Amino acid sequence: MTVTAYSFTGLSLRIATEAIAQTVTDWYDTNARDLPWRQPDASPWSVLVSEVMLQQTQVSRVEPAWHRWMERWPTPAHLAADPPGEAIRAWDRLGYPRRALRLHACATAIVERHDGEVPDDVDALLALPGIGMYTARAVAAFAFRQRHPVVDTNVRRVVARVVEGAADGGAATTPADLRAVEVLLPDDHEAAARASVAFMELGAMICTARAPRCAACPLTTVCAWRLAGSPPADGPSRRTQRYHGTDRYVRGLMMAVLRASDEPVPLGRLDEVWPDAQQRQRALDGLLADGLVRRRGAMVTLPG
DNA sequence: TACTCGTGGCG
DNA sequence: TCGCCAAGAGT
Repeated sequence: MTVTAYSFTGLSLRIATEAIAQTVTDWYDTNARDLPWRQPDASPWSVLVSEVMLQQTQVSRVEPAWHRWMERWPTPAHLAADPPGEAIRAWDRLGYPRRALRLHACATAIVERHDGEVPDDVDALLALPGIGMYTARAVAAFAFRQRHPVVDTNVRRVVARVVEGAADGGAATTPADLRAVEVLLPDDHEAAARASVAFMELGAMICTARAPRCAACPLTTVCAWRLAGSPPADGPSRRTQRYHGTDRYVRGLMMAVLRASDEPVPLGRLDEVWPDAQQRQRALDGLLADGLVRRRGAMVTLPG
């Protein structure tokens, strides 16, 4: 049975899509990873922190950092009471340290606007620093058990393959992606929240980008991409991202120096990280503009 | 829209 | 080995 085979009426399409969500949820119930932010007693704040850390960073690297973070800053008020530089330092090597700065600003905004409680509606979440279309819905669904399409790269890929028969999700088109996922969600809010995390888990563990484990997939007999013979992606391959030697790389070197020091660092220390003076200047200017670094005369520090 | 923004795991 | 990719957000 395929979705398309049932799509000659709206009613039967509805039945087929609900079967997909139920199948994936059943799979999730026995195959999901035991991640701490998925525990029933995980606080909304701890869920929010996990979602920000997981933006472009793998679970294996996030988990230890998340434990340390939650022990030190169990509520938004705890984080807001410390300087943003401490958040950047604790972020360690998770990457994209602007996320740490925004998470600190997010905690401050939660204290100021929401009396220290993580808001439970998508619009209020969207208004917080560092919380975008994905994270707002993820927090609403996973922390507050609401029914929202939660569309990350995993879900986009699963839907592209199972429903559309494509190898990948192609370019992100947020409104269309939200609609495509919305029709797959059960009406019940708790069931929808479970289906949302189940779709993500399937994309992360089975329906992966490079070597999908279709033999272990609960949707293998239904998947449009599989039934079409798993054709390769047709669009242009995405531009390859290099890293070593880029401005981003030099920024990373400078941030590592600052994280390692409890005291202001002489500018000369940053000159030692990379030979190209022009590139160093660009990197430092960028860090200053982002607010990740403060300059006081010939010294630089993390923001106090 | 397309680009920038870290760091590391993995096939 | 090395290029792809990773629970995106902001501009």
